[in-house]
Amino acid sequence: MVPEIVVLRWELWGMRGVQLKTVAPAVRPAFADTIIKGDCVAALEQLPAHSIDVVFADPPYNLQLAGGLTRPDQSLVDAVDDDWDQFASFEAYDAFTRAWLLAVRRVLKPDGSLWVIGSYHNIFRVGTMLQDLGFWILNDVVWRKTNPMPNFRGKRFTNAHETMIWASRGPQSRYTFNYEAMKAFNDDVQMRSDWLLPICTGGERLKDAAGQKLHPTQKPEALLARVMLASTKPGDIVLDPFFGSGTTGAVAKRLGRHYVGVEREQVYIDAATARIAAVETAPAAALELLRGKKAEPRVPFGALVERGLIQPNEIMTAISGRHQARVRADGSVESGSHTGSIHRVGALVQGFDACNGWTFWNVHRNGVLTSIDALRQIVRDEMAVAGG
Amino acid sequence: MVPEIVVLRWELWGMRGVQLKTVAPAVRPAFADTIIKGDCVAALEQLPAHSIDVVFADPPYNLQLAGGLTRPDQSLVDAVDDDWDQFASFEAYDAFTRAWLLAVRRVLKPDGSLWVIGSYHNIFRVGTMLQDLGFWILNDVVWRKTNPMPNFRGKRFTNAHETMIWASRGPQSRYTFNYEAMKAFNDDVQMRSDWLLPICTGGERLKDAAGQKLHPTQKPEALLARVMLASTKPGDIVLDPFFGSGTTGAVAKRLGRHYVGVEREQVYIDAATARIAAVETAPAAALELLRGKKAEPRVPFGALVERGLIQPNEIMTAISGRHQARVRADGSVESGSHTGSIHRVGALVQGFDACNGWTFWNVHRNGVLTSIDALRQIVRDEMAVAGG
DNA sequence: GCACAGCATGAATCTCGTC
DNA sequence: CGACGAGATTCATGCTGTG
Repeated sequence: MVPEIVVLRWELWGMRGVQLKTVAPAVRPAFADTIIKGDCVAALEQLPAHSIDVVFADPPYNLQLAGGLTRPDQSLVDAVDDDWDQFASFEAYDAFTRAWLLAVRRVLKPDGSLWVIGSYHNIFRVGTMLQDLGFWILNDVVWRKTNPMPNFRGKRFTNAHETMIWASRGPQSRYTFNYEAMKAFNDDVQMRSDWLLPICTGGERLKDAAGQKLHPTQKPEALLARVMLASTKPGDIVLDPFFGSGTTGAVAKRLGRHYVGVEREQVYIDAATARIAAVETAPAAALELLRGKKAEPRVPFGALVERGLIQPNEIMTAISGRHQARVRADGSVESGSHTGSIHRVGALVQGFDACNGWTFWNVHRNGVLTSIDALRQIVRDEMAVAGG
Repeated sequence: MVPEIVVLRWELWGMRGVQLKTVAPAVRPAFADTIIKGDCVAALEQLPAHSIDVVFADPPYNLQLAGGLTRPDQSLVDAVDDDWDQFASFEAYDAFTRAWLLAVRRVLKPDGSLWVIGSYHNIFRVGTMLQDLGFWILNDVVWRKTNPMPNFRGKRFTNAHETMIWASRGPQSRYTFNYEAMKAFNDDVQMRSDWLLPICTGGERLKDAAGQKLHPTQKPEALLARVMLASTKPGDIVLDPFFGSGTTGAVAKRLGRHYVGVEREQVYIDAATARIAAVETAPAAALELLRGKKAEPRVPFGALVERGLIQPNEIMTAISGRHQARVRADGSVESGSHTGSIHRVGALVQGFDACNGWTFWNVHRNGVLTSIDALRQIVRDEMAVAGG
């Protein structure tokens, strides 16, 4: 699935141009929305490099459960499970972690990101390995449980949280973060690194034929939903290398994302398949993400002058009233000896390195001091009606 | 050595009282309640082996900050750029961590325990090294900050917490944990692994002659108080190998514990000495008054969608029936061309500057128009236990 | 003296597209 | 790849100055 290069012809306010643009294929790859049976590292070799947008991983930390650990060279690790031989156990776990993280790193897109969830038993080793392999940690996010299991023996604090590490492929990656959507979600305050959510119980918890919980560590869908709403866009492909009961797949489908799962146990594959089949994708209108200004079409300041929303020679003022600037016909402005863009002059008159001229400068309209950003919004609204 | 009866007037974190108390003359080693000047590893060689009950360590975080960071108002953030936080590589940081942890391990009593605080920059490496050296992790405790610095560029989640690792010297250690005291402290429910506390500001924050913060990373006394009340007994000796502004010493003295500090900078030693001299030891009765107060938990609108109490694409209406809005999966809403949070869209459709979306919007439930504020109460009740 | 507005600041790995 | 320039972006709290 090679990105396609298309020729875009555009016309905007009487200006025309041609632009080359790469367009991701609308056709989803064959591996999308499938569960691959097998060991994590071996199964991931079936996927093409740089084909995954986001990874969510809930790796095992009990070495007995992990079983069959392999080193990066595929040789089997002789896992020691005696309590006294911690070093050998940790070494085995590190080899296992290194192997699956390398496999995941290969299939992750350069601008993709990765989530790993764990507890104090394993998360420190995972975090260290992530850093050693060149991943760039963006946040550690704490899932605070409303209803954790109490500490029955009264020997420690109630273990009431788990830790997720969110990392990009490297320091230069331009990962996805839906900042505006998260902020709206959180009543117009930035989303914090601590999330309060109940554990997975009740009807959401999958049961086996005997009525017992099917999977020991089934994660709540709300947790995965927040992960995907924060770090993916509709249509993205989310890989879960330890698929288990398929929470990642169910939430991906519900939110209009694609999933790829890797799972060794047929019983989990069967349960997850049935579970995902019963999920309906939310309507497209509900999946639109609130987008910030960065995602809106760029409107140059000159366009406002061109459209007559601001007159050549008109005086703009700062809110404080302390600064003024004169608009010139070409969209540049001058203030005393300073000339340049609205941003540059705004910075110069304040003695700053930078300034957002859109929010700094104002003009009088109907006797009211009006931000030029509000005038820009008029143009943007017109563009939206015209189909952007 | 007859026990003496004294009258104690106490004031502790805003509370006051008077108490009669018998004071038993304590035998303490010569190094108790002193600050050793020098490099951490070298200085610790002066202490006898197995002489310390609990260690609290706040090592350099290795922040790896690149350029400067400005707030939206263009003011410069005063970053931690001190020499002591600079390391050439992860390898160098690991070597440093290994060295001081080994030095600390030598002086720790067999049944002693150790706390280390850090952020995602370093805490994973510290945790891994602890495990590799044979320490036994008891809990990872999350310090949730009520007032963290925001993420100014909107590129990540607000980094709103730091992580403390609490570990015993080994799996067989019989460490101190004051379970009943912690439970009483926490209104008779088990103390959880997530603690909500403000950062150190205001009068508690030490200032230099110029009125600037003396130390870049001074920790709040309330944090240390909870650490010591949980894991030490009166008269215990607490070692802080990165003493800094001396919070550990001040709290140890206030709570009737002894401290040993190691610090390289004379300016910090002087400030900590003066600070600790001004501290009075509190009577036990004062400590019983320490209760975690629970604020009403904040429930963002997105959480209602996340929890399934409101469906994506569902229509909300104003009481008047004049306005409608559609809910999207990310917790944002849209009404015509208006998009944003419940509050913002509520304001926009009415032409107001502000609106409380919780009381403005309603949904139909069992044929009845129901305020979304009522749905919020359902979630709030579930969350009350977790302490906001 | 009090109320209120405005300012200052905190362990931070904090831009992106185009030429 | 680097340089350049447009332009996007903050929450809780405590202190200071003013009326």
